Amino acid sequence: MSAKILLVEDDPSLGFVIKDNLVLKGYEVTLCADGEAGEQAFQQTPFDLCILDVMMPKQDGFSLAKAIREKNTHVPILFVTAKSMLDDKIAGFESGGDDYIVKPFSMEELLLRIGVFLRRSNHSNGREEVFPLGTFSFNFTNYTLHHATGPKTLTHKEAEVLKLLCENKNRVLKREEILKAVWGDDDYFMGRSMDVFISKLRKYLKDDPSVQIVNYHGVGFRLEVS
Amino acid sequence: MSAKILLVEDDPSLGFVIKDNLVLKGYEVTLCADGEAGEQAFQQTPFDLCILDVMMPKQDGFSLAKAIREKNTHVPILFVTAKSMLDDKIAGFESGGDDYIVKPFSMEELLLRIGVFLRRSNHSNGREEVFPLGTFSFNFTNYTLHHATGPKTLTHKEAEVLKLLCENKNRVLKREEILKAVWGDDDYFMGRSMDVFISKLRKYLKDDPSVQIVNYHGVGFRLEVS
DNA sequence: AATAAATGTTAAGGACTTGTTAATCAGGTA
DNA sequence: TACCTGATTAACAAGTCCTTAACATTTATT
Repeated sequence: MSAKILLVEDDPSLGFVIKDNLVLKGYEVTLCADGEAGEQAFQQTPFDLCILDVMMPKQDGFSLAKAIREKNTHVPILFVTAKSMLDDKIAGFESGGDDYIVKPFSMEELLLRIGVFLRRSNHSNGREEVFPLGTFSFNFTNYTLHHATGPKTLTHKEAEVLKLLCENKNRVLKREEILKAVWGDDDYFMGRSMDVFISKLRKYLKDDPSVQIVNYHGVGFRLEVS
Repeated sequence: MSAKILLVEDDPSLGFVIKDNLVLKGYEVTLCADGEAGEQAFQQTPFDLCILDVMMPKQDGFSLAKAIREKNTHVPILFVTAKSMLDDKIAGFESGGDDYIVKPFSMEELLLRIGVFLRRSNHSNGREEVFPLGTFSFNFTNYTLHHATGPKTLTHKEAEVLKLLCENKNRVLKREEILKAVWGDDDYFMGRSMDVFISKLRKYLKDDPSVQIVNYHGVGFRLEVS
């Protein structure tokens, strides 16, 4: 189940950009152009997180926050504020477990904050990525591969490769695809490096013969789970 | 465990009335007659809520609030103010987490505000923010780490980092996430600083091997409690 | 079958990250 | 001023992981 986010931003173009990015990441986003609309939206649906622009016509972000707090004391609020805003005023509002982010900010930065927030408030929204894998279970979030014989912690790259294979279970992945996705580029040595990783993963997975990483000569690999 | 309230009020009769009423409701109240005494009291004991009269001899409520904020950015402050007070000035200080109440007020009204405050500030029903941690118990509100071998008082940053780890127990926190959340930014030196803090926290927690801060090379840390 | 090319596997090398302690710096206080 | 506390920076030790190399094996092509 994806997290519901209320986004209140009066600048239409910025609002759409943010919304699109969040939707792309799997969040359910309601975009409102001003505080009043935001308040109304909040009355109707419960949200897991609110992102409020501080400076808006009609009703600013702080008053909206106050209105939201009257309905719900727990929902985390992330204020979007201009650089010129006084630290003092922000600090005051931040205290309730809320946070703020200063314009201009990168999407990456915003996503990071959202992640921390949602994980904190309600960890059903922490969205661990877990892949079943025969008698194994692969938790990408924690880089762990669980099995009856005990858990094994993978390295970053190992986990990246295995995740890609899991996402394309029973499909042939071209060598080039894996390299582009995990290494970012494709040359001879990276290819050899990848072969080393495939070898390692096979070793980790050897306890369940129904899980196989099969090579397609000259093409790539395929994770087969029978 | 009842909430501790610091009450600073220069009018003795009013002060006693309020105190008695609050004690009756089960709060632990420390009454001080002026700002200086209030500040001293705050240095010695951690409080969950401060009720400050704005107009006082020696040091007014605002300066006291400032002094308190320097020690503790979280504790909610409720200002008691006369009707004649300019809305403006109050609004400036009201900064978000805090609130004010106008003289004369009913006891009922005051109790209502206190209830709202305590519920909001520690988001578990007027309780302090306490995290169980194996045989340890970490009280973020007053920065203490309790253990059979005795309590240890943490510094501000130590507490912030440990809190973040607790909030994300058994989950990998990216270095970047911790840095953004606690340091506000992410560069090489802050990263090294964080490593120093992790090292310190591990030392504090070493008496219980079931509590571990585990490094995920190149990624971040995870607080594991088994 | 012979050869070339691709892949499998293991181990060593080196870049980089992290752990830890101590020195330094900043800022508040007596 | 000197002193204290806490955070940062420095310095070095230790550890981890990715790459590369080296060699074995398999597959494709002739």
